Amino acid sequence: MREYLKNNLILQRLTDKQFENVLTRAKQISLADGDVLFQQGDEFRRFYLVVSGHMKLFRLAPDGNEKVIELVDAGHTFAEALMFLEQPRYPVGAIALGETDLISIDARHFQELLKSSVDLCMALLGDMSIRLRSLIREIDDLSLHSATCRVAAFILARAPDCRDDFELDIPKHVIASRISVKPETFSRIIKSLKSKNILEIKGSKVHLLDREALEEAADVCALPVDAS
Amino acid sequence: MREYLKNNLILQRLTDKQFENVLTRAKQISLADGDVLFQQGDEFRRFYLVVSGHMKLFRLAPDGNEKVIELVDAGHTFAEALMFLEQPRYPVGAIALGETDLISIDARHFQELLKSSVDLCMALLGDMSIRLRSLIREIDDLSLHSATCRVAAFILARAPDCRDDFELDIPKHVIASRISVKPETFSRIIKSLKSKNILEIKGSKVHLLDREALEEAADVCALPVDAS
DNA sequence: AAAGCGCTTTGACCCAGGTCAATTGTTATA
DNA sequence: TATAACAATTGACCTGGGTCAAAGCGCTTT
Repeated sequence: MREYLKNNLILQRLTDKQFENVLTRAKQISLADGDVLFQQGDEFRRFYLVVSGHMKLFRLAPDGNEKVIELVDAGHTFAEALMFLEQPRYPVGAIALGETDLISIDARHFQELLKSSVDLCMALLGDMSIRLRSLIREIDDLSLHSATCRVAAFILARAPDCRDDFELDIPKHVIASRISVKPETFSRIIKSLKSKNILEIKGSKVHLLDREALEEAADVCALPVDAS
Repeated sequence: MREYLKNNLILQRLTDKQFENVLTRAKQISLADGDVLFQQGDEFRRFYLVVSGHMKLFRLAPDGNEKVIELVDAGHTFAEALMFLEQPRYPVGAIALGETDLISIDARHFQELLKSSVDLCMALLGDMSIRLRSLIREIDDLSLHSATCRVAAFILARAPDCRDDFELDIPKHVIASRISVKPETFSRIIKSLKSKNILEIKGSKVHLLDREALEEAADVCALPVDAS
């Protein structure tokens, strides 16, 4: 646990003493697939670091529809931005995708620490502004780009740099929701990409046939990198 | 100028000495309607406070389509989140809507100040987490709600608490883009709301006929307040 | 190996909202 | 007061992607 915490970009800014201090109040949590960590609207008291597995953060519409806002992978924290709100409640629900280990950190306690370290504040600020930017990108994506673009971009983002074969370790319907598309549509887009000899997906195995074409499909509507 | 700065929720956390310090490097800027402050992709050096008027922040798709990300009203700052990125460029473009006065603040300089005040950091952190939340809401809106809902919600958000008549001081096509709808569609939605005796819009004058119905139209897909 | 369950895929159909083009305000400049 | 330039509205039409329903395909369980 100690090592995991040390790897996180925010937590590693802590002095040893501060760090030990955090540890005294941190809890380890193990979740099974589908376990609910908290629900949208629950009162906020703790934030979390993903040690292994994935967490799914989502919003629920009254009609029961859900939209995945973020998939949090190992090494990342989530919900810490709520520390600075008046009487915060979680704006999303969180459930585990597969076996997932977390460390939970007491918010109030951590906040005290923050007050004693500008450096730590700056780290957090940096982290939040990155998140802010990626949300802007997301809005941009949703309103300016087609479903096909989003699928292509998502696959590319998950593809390791120089490998054309890899695994999608997340169920397809979750991916679909992540990029705001219905599972049926997702399936159809994949099919159409296959018919163009761009990629193949069997089960969870992805095989890129024409990376360039895929990049183009994502690009058609994406913004120049230097401007985004 | 001094008073305006003092009204801003971030700036008011500064000690008098810090404040004077900021002033020495701040510039006043006056823009006419349509003036460009910066373009998407420009190098970031300063952030801004709106003193009067409105700024439009938008993203551009390669096909020339634009999507308004945010409308910044008087009293609010924008682009300050970029201070914490590595070699930041503006992720959006900014142009003035109508005559607009701004104060521009040197980022590097302000950052030095931040390092000397945890309190100020906390204020910024709070501000950013609010922004973060509102972006999440926005994504939620885009992917879970219909255009009609968004129109209704927008109008309501602009309506003063207990008044049924007020002005839309922003051109309709800008509003349309803000809520990711084409001007034609916006116009049609308004027409349909009028035919249901919910509201009337003449020029820039809005007249609410049935506030409750409008709230319901926005609600159909909106989340319970306490959970958002 | 059969049965059951939850994904994923496929087909048929539909509709909200986009596109295009023409018309009608509305300022603003001369 | 004409006229140009742009904003807003309207109509006709089209299409991306959603919905619904029915298979197909792995899985785990017995």
